[in-house]
Amino acid sequence: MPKITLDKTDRKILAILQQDGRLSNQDIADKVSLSPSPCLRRIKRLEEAGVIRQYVALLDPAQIGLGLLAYVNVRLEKHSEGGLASSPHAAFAKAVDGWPEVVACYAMTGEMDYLLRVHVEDMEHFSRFMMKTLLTHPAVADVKSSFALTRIKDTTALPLV
Amino acid sequence: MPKITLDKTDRKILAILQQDGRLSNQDIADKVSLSPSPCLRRIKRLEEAGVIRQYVALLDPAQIGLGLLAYVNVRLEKHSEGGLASSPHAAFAKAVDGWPEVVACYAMTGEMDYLLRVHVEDMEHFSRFMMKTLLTHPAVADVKSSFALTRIKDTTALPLV
DNA sequence: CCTGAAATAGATCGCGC
DNA sequence: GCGCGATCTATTTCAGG
Repeated sequence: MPKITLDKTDRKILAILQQDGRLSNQDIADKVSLSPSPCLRRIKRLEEAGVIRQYVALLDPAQIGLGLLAYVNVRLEKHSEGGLASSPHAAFAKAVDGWPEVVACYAMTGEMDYLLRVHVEDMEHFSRFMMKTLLTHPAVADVKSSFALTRIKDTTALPLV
Repeated sequence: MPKITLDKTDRKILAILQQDGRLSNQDIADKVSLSPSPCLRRIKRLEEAGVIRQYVALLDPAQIGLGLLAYVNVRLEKHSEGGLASSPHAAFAKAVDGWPEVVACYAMTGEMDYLLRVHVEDMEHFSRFMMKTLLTHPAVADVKSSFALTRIKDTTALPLV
């Protein structure tokens, strides 16, 4: 992934696309005071350099029946019984990938190893996910869950430095 | 926001748009075995009902110089000195909205009141954000920070129930 | 709720500046 | 790098089944 330098116009384009990924090239060109061709060239360059990773539609969790958002801290077993090759961390990462209710998972500093963001319908589904999936995984030693009460802010738009 | 029922085709369309929000209506129509007109009607309906909240471009944090991701737990002062009207929670929520490095903030169950997701350039910037912004806020009583070591998974695509 | 055709708008690329 | 203009492809609307 080649590194790239961004000028003011690039950053303006990125800010716009972070708010509305479906704007036409012409509209973007207008907003940054450029004609369509150079604007499109810049966008393509940003896509090819990987600055723009993906275009997506964001859904409303409530509207598709996902009424409960949980953050789950996970600590794994310390000892790697099968040596490094079959480390519990690699196995856990692979398992997480296959759990659709887990939308994000980061290895973290601190006393817990991982932080998971989990979307489910309700507490009953969460309970089932814990019992049948997370706590059943052999690498998991300990978990601590918190539940979202109110969304103050949640955006995919990164600050442009 | 009206509630809505989704059939199998709607869910298929949503799954597709969660992966690629820029697919042309024709391509989507092909994938769900529909002709362009009814496909477009369904998409419009999903947009108007608020199931699709927004289309956005996702950027690579590393490529725009954001090398550090932190999760910060925040606890606020208990006593509301100005009564309910000027509750520290309302003031804190408003402040959070104005901090661009905080991309997400939820009020949570448990001993900490809020969980913040914070993108910054490096530890120096994080330190500055803590000293000059977060810890300076009068409502903040206590904070605990953890830092992301590895991204195992991070997607905006919600599971379709 | 679908198909298909017609009108409108946008993306894309070569070339001159 | 930018902008113009020609071409091609997609979106959008509206007839009718």
